[in-house]
Amino acid sequence: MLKTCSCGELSAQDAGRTVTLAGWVNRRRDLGGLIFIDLRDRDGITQIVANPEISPAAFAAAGTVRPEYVIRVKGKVRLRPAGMENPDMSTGEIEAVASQMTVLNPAKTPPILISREENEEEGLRLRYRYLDLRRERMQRNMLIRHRAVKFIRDFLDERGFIEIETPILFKSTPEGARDYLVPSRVHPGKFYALPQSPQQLKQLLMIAGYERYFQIARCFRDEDQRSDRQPEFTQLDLEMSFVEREDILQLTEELIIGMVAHACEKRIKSVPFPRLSHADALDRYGTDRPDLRYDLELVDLTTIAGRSRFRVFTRAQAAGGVVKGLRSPGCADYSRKQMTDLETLAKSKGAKGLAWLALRQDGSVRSPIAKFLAEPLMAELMAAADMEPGDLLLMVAADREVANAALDVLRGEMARRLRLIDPDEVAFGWVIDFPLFEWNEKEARWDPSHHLFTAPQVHDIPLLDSDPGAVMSDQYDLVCNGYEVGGGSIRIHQRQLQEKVMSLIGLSASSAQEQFGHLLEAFEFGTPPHGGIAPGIDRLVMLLAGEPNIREVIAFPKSQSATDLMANAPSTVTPEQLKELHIKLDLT
RNA sequence: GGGGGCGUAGUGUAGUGGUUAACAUGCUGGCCUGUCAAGCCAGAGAUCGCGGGUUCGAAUCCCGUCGCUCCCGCCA
Repeated sequence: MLKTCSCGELSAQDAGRTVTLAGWVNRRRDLGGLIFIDLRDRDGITQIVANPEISPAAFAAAGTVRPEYVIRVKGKVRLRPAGMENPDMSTGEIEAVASQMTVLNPAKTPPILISREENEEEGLRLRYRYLDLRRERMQRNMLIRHRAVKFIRDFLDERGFIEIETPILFKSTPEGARDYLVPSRVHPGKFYALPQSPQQLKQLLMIAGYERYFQIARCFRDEDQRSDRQPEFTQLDLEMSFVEREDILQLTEELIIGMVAHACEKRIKSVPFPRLSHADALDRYGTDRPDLRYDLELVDLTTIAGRSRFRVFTRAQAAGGVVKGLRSPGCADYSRKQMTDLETLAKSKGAKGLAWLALRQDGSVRSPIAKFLAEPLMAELMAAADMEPGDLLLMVAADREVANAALDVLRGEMARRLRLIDPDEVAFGWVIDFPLFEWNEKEARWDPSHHLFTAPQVHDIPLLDSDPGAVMSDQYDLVCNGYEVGGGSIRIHQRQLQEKVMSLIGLSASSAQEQFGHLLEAFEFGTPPHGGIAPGIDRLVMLLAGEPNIREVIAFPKSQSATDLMANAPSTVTPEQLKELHIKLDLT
C-alpha cells in the first residue's frame, strides 16, 4: 500500500507516530512561510503542515500542488499547538508535519468544486459524476446505501434466506410496463427482454423448493422518469413458501426497523407500523401512499354540502362525486394571494376550483361561498371538520378521484407551510386490502391492481364470477413519507385460479399459454403456497439519506430523458453491428 | 405525447431594447509562519445554449430548436 493509514482515522492518540498518507488535495492554504493542506481520502480529512524548517523539499512540493492533485505525504503526527485545534473536524486535534511529499498525479482545475456544493445544474454534476461522487454528500449517500444493503443481506441470511441470481436476459411479456428489449443475433427477429422484476423467476424458485429466497435485484422499465423513478432501479426481491400475509408483514417490518437503525440517523415515527386499508387510505388521505408524518386528515362533506345552495357542491353530489375538505389549523387569516396559490395547486391536479371557509378568532366566518350556505349548514360543515377558531377549511368538489388527488397535494402543501414535518423522522405504514382488479375504462376490462399473480383473498374467490370488482386481494404496500417503498402479495399457486384471473383481465387462453405457459405448467408440479414482497432500495435509501430524489443515491443515474450524460449513452452503433442483429433502422 | 421552470466567465447569480455585460466564488501571479470558507494586492476569464426573425440597435422582444429539471399521461 502507498499509505499506512487513512486521513479520517488519526486522533490525538496517534501523536508521535510517523505515517504515510495518500489522497486528494481538498484545499491548500499558503501563508508564505508555511503551507497547510487539507488532505482528503474516502475516510476523512487530515491537515498537513509543510514547514521549510522541517523539510524544504516537502515545502517546495506543497507550493506546487493544487486542489484535486493526488499526493502522498510522509510525516509525523502531532497535537496541534494550543488554541489551534479545529473542533469542527473529527481530526481537528492533530496534524501531520510533512517530511516528504510526492505528487502522484496532478489534476486540472475541476469544473465543479469538490470541497463545496454550489447548487450546480444537475446535468453538470452528472456529466462529471466521478467528480461529484468525490463530494462528502455523495460519499455519505453511497455509504448509507452500502450499510442498508449489507444489513439486509446479513438479516436475511440469519433467517435462512439464500440469495439467488436470476437472468437479466429474459422474456418479454406485454403485461405491465414497456420492456427494454435486446435483439438476438442467433435468432433473427427475436428479442430478449430485461426483467421488470424477477417476479416469475422467484415464484419458480418457490416451486423449485427453495422456500426462502432473496435477491438485490436490478429491474428495468422503459417508462418516463420521475424524481423517484429511473429506467433501471434496485429492489430487494424476496419470496417465501408456506406463509400468510402476516408472516411477510412481520418479517419486513423487523427488517426495515433494523435497517433504519443500522444505516442512518433517522427515527421511525410509529412502531409497529400503522396499517390501513386501501379504502381508508383514500378516504382519509386521498392517496394510497399517504405521508403519515403528520395528521391533517380529509373529511367527507358530501352529504352536508349537497344540501347547500352552492351549485358546484350540489352538482358534484348529483353526478356521483364528492365534496371533501381539509382543515388547516391557524390559517383563517390567509391572504387572497395565499388562497390563489393553493387554488392553483388544486387545479394542477384537475380540480375546477377551491372553495374555502375561514373561522376567525372572533367567531365570524369569512368565505366566498358564505351566501350559499345557511347558518345551520355552515355550523354543520364546521362541526364535521372539527373547526376551531382560527382554522381554515379547504374544500374540493369533484369526482372522487380528482377531489382526492387535489386534497392530497394540498395536504402536503399545508404540512410544509405549517412545518408539521420533522426532517429527522420517517413514517412507515402498511396499506392492505386492495381490490384485486381496477376497471379499465379505455379497454373496457379488468386490470390487476398489483400484478396478475396476486392471490384473491380466499373468502372472495366465489366473487370472481359474480362481482370481480368487489374481490379483495392479499396485496400489501409498504409506504413511507408519502412514497410507495414496497409492494407484495400472497401469490396464486394453482393453475386453475391463475387461468381464471388471466381470463378476467382479458388474456386469451392462447396468449396466456404463449406468455406464461412455463409458469402455468410449473404450477402443476407441486407448488407450495407462497408470497413475498419487493421493497425499492433506491427510494428507501433516498428517504434514509433525506434526499429529494433517487438520483442522489445512485452512483451513475440517468437523466430524465434516460441518457447517461457522462458516457453519452444511448449512442449509435456501427452498420456492421446492426447487420449482425438483423436490424434495419427506420428513423422517419 | 403534453404543461411549467431554468439555460449569461470554470461555478453560482444580477442584468426587461441603448456606452466597455456586473457581483461573488473558483483560477493565475505577488505578499504573508498558525491557517482551517485563511487574509491583502493585482490579473486573466463571456461568440449571454443553438438557429432564425423584428429593430438604427437584442442577453433583453418574437418563432423554432437542443439540454437539464418538476409535473400530467405512462409506471402489471
